[in-house]
Amino acid sequence: MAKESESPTSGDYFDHSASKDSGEKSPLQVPKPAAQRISLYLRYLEAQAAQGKSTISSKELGNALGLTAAQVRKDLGHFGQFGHPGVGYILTDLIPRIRKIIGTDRVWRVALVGMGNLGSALSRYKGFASRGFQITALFDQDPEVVGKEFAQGTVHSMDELEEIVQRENIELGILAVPIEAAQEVAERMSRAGIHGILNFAPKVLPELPAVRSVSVDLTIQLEQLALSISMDPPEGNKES
Amino acid sequence: MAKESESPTSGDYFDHSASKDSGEKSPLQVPKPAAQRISLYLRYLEAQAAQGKSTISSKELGNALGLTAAQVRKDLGHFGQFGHPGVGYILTDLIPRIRKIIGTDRVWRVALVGMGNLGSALSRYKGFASRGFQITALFDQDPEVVGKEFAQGTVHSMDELEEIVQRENIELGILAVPIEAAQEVAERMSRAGIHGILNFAPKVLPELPAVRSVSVDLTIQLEQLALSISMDPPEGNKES
DNA sequence: TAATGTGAAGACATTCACAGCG
DNA sequence: CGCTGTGAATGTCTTCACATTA
Repeated sequence: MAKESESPTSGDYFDHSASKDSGEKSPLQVPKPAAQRISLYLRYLEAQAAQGKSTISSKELGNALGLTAAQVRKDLGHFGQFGHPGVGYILTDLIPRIRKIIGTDRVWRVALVGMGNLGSALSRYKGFASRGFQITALFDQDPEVVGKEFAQGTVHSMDELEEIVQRENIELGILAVPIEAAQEVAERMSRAGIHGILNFAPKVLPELPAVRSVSVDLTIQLEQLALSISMDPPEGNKES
Repeated sequence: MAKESESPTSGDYFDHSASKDSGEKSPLQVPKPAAQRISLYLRYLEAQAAQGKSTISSKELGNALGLTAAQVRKDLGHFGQFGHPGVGYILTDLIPRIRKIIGTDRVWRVALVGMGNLGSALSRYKGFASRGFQITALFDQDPEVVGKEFAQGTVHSMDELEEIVQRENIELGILAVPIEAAQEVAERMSRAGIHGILNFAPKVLPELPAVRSVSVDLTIQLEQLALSISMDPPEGNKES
């Protein structure tokens, strides 16, 4: 009864093996920061491979990404044994193995909801498709926008969300709607069977059943810059 | 001689008081995670104030943001003493104090470089101006784009970067150029006197003199979703 | 020899739990 | 009495340092 908060902040690990009733398969326990870095590793490795490199050491990889060599080895170590002592990591071996871990060895189908400013720009963004994220359906609430044509097809009405998500086997959603609509749309995505939401609305989404979410909050990022400059101004200010 | 890495990963705190020669003013030492959350607090507090609330407890604030009450108190405690035992935090008092800490009690002037897809969308994004970030100048490398008109004015050629940044007292830059150009443009921004870069190119920027940078990497965010789903699939899969 | 993988140590962040205050 | 502020305890992540392997 001493606990003062009801909301347990839940899993810090990509692992919910704490569930009491079975816990049978304990499927790889990775610290969150390591999981976030693995995508960076993959991208750098791919770039190196594209340039004809065939092996890389933890030190090289670390230097390129601003990390220590030990950190790189520890991070990779959470996912398995990939390296060759005296040699380093072999790109043609490591890259597919990381892709498989992340899940980008296959295509993920994505719904984009909200075709305003940001939504339209995202629909045109090349980086998604080139890494296996296929924007499969577009949605908007505004009758003015529904029916418009984009590269990915016609903009659908929100009414069709559930049906299309299911029919098209869509697993991920990009939420690019105004803040007022964000939570409701997120809940609908969840009910429609979407398992992951990339949220651009400047709002913390509440926990939704069976859904992961990641928020990209542009203003907050600028505020981080402002804060870090405010707290520790770079030297060389004019007007001392 | 035992150290195996040259790159020391540098400051985790918004504080470089480790500089040897004086260390005179030790200007508030805040853990990075706390610094990242302070913007979230501010936004929620403002929303509550706008709804007519006048005080809030750490518990309430924590619940709204998915944090424990203790976490909220500890975080705020890093910046000062703001609360009133038995009462909570008084919004009209706390809000301006946090604004001042972050630096959003004033206007920050921002250059936006790269007026492609994403850059144009960002130039239209309302959220920046409403929180004190004023996009003051637009730049692009493409002669086709230079001269175009946007709400913030004409798109300038890259040649004018240094001059305009200085004349207009621009402190922050948004980097929305293709990956190949990112590093060079970042270096130019740094030389022009910009102190903070919000980077949208999918690349880790190297440390630049007197510049903070924050990266927003859209594909990596989607990969985080994919990874978290891959590692721990939500229950309720059809076709078990 | 050049590099990995990994326990152990250390640094850091979060949570607990309670004294103290209005 | 309710709620903050904060040391102490716990938990997590990073770094160190070295045995190990090709």
